[in-house]
Amino acid sequence: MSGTAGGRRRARTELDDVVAQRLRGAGQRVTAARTALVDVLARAKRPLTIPELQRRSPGLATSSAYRNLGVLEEVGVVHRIVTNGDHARYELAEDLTEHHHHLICSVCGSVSDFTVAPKLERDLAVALAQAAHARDFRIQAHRLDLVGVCAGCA
Amino acid sequence: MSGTAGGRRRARTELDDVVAQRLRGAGQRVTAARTALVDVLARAKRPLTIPELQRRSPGLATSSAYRNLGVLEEVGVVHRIVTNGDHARYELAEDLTEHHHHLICSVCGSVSDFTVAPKLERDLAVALAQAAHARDFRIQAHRLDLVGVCAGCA
DNA sequence: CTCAGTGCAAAGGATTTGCATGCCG
DNA sequence: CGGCATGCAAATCCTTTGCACTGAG
Repeated sequence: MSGTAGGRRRARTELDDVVAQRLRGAGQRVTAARTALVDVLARAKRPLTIPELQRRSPGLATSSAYRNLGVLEEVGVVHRIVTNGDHARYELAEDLTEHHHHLICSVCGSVSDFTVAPKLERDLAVALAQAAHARDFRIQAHRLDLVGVCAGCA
Repeated sequence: MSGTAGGRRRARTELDDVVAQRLRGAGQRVTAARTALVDVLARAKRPLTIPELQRRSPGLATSSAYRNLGVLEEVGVVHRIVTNGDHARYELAEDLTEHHHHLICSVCGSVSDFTVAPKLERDLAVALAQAAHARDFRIQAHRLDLVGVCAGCA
């Protein structure tokens, strides 16, 4: 899964470039609203809800936010996370950032990112691949989240 | 098909006993509907949605289903899982069954259970504890899910 | 120029809540 | 018996959709 140079996040312009490429590749247009959403997500170091995204994207209608995030998800640029029955949260797709996991606060619902050692991640991948294979399940992704109480809510 | 992984589940009567204990301990009543819900969940080897639960619980009103599952969750008897924006799914709390993980089909939305080797599970717990500690995060539980396409949808 | 994207408002659908009645304790 | 659980129906809340208009290509 390399393909991108190890570890770091892409520069903003390069990111917009890749996003534009994926949008056009799927027959979708590159609009200001979409680029803005991607940039806001790239700037945030945590998944954001639609209200949060709107607060950081001046004059973006709710329906457009949902529609654009839907398109961006379809072309593999963003990923949608549903923790509770509340607002869903959005983050950039993993191949645009780096493989990471989530710390989910059960009190305030906030989500922050963290990573684990590469070796453990590899062992995990192997074990998961075996479990999946034994059940004729084709893996698309794995998700490892931690549920608990964040520092702010303790 | 979805083999119940490994070990065994508590006897039905013992389960009802523990559940009754937790309900009373929280000042909640033990009713037929609640016991029925728990028994249905214990019988199923995968998380069920409210409609599925109702189909297996004669004459249970939707609102009562939601309310009771809410209570059962508060008391630590059941656990709620939200995969999409669709119906949430419910399963017995982990300490009433055994630690396991989920195979989530991105096509039909079904969920089935699986487990990984104890050693890997331990290594994982250690790594997660470290990551959490570094961020002043108090762990309540961890969740390891696999997203992909199930045998039926391939 | 043309068709997709956008905003506004109304529709959808899962979950929640108010109220009158029945049952647990 | 008293209070909580239950059913039914109405209310909520997040998300989706219809429609007329603006802008990307």
